[in-house]
Amino acid sequence: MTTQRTTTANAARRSETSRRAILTAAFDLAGEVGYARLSIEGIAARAGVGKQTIYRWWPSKGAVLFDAFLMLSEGAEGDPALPDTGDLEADLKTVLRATVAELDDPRYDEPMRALNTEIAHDPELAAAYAERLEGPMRERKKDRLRSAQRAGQLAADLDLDVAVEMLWGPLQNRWMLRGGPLTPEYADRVVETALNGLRPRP
Amino acid sequence: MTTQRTTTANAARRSETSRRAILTAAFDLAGEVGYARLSIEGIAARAGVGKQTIYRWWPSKGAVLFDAFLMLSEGAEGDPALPDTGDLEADLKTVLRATVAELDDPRYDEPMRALNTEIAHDPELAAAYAERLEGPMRERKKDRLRSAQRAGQLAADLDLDVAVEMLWGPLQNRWMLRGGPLTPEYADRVVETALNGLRPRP
Amino acid sequence: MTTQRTTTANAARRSETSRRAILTAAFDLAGEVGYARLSIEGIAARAGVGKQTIYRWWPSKGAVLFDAFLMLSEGAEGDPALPDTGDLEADLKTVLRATVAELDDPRYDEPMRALNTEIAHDPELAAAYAERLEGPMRERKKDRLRSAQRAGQLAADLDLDVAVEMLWGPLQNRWMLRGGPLTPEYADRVVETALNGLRPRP
Amino acid sequence: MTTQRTTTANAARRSETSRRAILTAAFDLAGEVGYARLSIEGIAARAGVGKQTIYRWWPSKGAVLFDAFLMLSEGAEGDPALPDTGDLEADLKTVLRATVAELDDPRYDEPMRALNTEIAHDPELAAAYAERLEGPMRERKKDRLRSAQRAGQLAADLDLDVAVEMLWGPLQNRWMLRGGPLTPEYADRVVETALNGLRPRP
DNA sequence: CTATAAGCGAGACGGTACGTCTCGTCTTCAC
DNA sequence: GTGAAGACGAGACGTACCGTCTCGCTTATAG
Repeated sequence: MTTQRTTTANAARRSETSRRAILTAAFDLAGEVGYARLSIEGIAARAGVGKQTIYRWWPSKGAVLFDAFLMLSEGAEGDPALPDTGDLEADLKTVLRATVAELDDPRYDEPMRALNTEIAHDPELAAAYAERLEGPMRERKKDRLRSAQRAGQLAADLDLDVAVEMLWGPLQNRWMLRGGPLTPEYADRVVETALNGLRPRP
Repeated sequence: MTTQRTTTANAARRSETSRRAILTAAFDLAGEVGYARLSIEGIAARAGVGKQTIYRWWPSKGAVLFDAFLMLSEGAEGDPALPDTGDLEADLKTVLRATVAELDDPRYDEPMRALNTEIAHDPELAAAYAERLEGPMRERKKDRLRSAQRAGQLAADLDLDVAVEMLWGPLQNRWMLRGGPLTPEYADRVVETALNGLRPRP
Repeated sequence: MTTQRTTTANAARRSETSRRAILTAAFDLAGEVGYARLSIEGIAARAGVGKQTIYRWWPSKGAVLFDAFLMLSEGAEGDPALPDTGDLEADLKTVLRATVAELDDPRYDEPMRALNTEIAHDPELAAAYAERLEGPMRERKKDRLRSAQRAGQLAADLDLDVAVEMLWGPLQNRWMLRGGPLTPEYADRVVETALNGLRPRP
Repeated sequence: MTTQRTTTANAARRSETSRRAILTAAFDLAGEVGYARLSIEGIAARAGVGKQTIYRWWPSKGAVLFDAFLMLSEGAEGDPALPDTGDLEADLKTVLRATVAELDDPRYDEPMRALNTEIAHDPELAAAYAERLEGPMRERKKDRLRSAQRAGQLAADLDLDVAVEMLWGPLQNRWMLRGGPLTPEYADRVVETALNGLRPRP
């Protein structure tokens, strides 16, 4: 599953207990010691697991972290749709404010930085991320935009991918590079500016 | 200056030769071996310098890399203004296409990833980056937008920081996380969408 | 065994190949580069071994050197008795001349100086030396003296430890501190003087 | 003077204050931190002196230590003769007991170990030691023995150098290699055994 | 209902790099 | 023009992890 190598490893005999312990330890350690000090040795020790058990099933530290996020996201819910009250601007503000809150949460900040760092340096991992985590989330965002588009609230020829990136990109950037205060007000401002565009409206 | 620690180190006696050799080696190695294999030991060896000379003047690998970029940016020019032909959309497309080209340049891709990674995990470095590199660039971008704003081409109440982030954020994100193809066409699309906004124009 | 620390290190899994390579390298390097330039790093490199493998099993450079001598002494023989022809003076001269020759042998001189230096600065090592190397040798010397004592060739109330030290101490001292020429003739002179004493014999 | 290299250094301008500070610091540090941690760097810092001032005047750490002992021995007295009460045995016991006491003194133990170690590994230093420190002391010892020899208390054909080494060698050895308890009683035993010899006296 | 082969915890191994310390040389500046 | 101050290239220190490799133990089919 997920990111394991295609060895002869007999997945049937795999210990589910160890797998969960490893993923939990990886996520927790990323939060506690930060990306730089996150090590396979440390994960194995925390999980009470032999190092080989990690190396057997994951090709890299980043892959472990990725699976840790995957476990969390699957454990959560069935990828629910974004709110759709009919008021696009309000809905987007709600969602972006939630994004801001999550990025601000100390429990998620460091692990997410760690994952993003690994993705930035590992194209394979980036592909897996795009397919398994970012893709589904993006699809839900586009669903909401499509609904608005059908209602005539968005330009008919709008490229939804560009639209999504214009809404979430600024937040992601401020967060990752600490390029400025990441507040709910900022989220509101981004939504308003993106919807209206930079040009004056008549 | 820049990022050195405020120790008792006597900067007056500092070897400029070694400093330049270290920064050049750091930048080059980041490009050659990638972020993960970039080591102080390697930089020192490549620069023909003792490790202590690096540790004496920089607090971290990221600070060296930061100064390497700083040297490059200072060596370049006097921070020239963005093109201003009067046609905002065309000017922005020119500049964003240049940004795409730079991010695509293998000589800069890896070192910039390395620097961005360090920034993401080091708030002090992020502050220095914001002040010394990102700040001046952003100011030039805002200058161009302000000029357009005066000409009535941009909304009078536009938050220029949000505008800048809405234009460059999507590019930065696609690049860093490999979230999609980073093409000149994409740059154009971002400019158009940002200028017009997501909502239909009458 | 020998001088290893009493950590949780699992001696059962210890690599005998590495152990021998380390001890051989330590002894050889001590002879080649001298005590001052003998380094754990160098021993590890020469032995084709990771530094940690040395640090895991020995507490100090001196302990490695000690075990190197131990390996040699055990590899040699079963600690044979000193010659006993019935002529004590001749036998002692034979043995002390052999000692002189050994101390003069360039293959052993430097390593032995290195070991002696470590012993001089490390009481624990000194205790191990006294028990494992010096002790057995001294016992054989005392055996020979005891035999002579029984034959009435030595004073009945002689303190054998003092006797041994009076015979070998002068040699050891001349050698270690280069306090004078260390020749077979000197060995003879020491034996004669020790046997007869400083006082005139009637 | 003493052990300096034969450079063009202008000894006339030499700072006597610095010289004394360095020698004092060297001796004290040898006693405080032990031989292994004794460093030129540390001596310079303790003496409030630039490292170059040490390197300018002494060829090695051992040479500094040697001069420190030289300063002490010269500062002491005019190399007084050993006691000569007419009772050789009693006089020797007195002197050897004093030697034992000195070797036992924690103020001298470590510095002397350090000096002896340097001598053991540096033939030039050993020669200087033999000439400037050990030589004069040995001459006084031989003077006392010669006096006894003239009085018929020692064998007429006695080799005085061998005699000295047989008396002091065992002490030096026990001390340096911690080969056994170094007590006044031991000193007495050595004197008695050396005087009478190992063979039975009629 | 064994036996056998895999996964497992543990951890030793050859390595690389860390950040610190000291070496011995060289340069700058105050006296 | 000496001497303190200390930067420099060099390289060893002892530690932390890397990724690989056994070692016994357990466990879950497959004969």
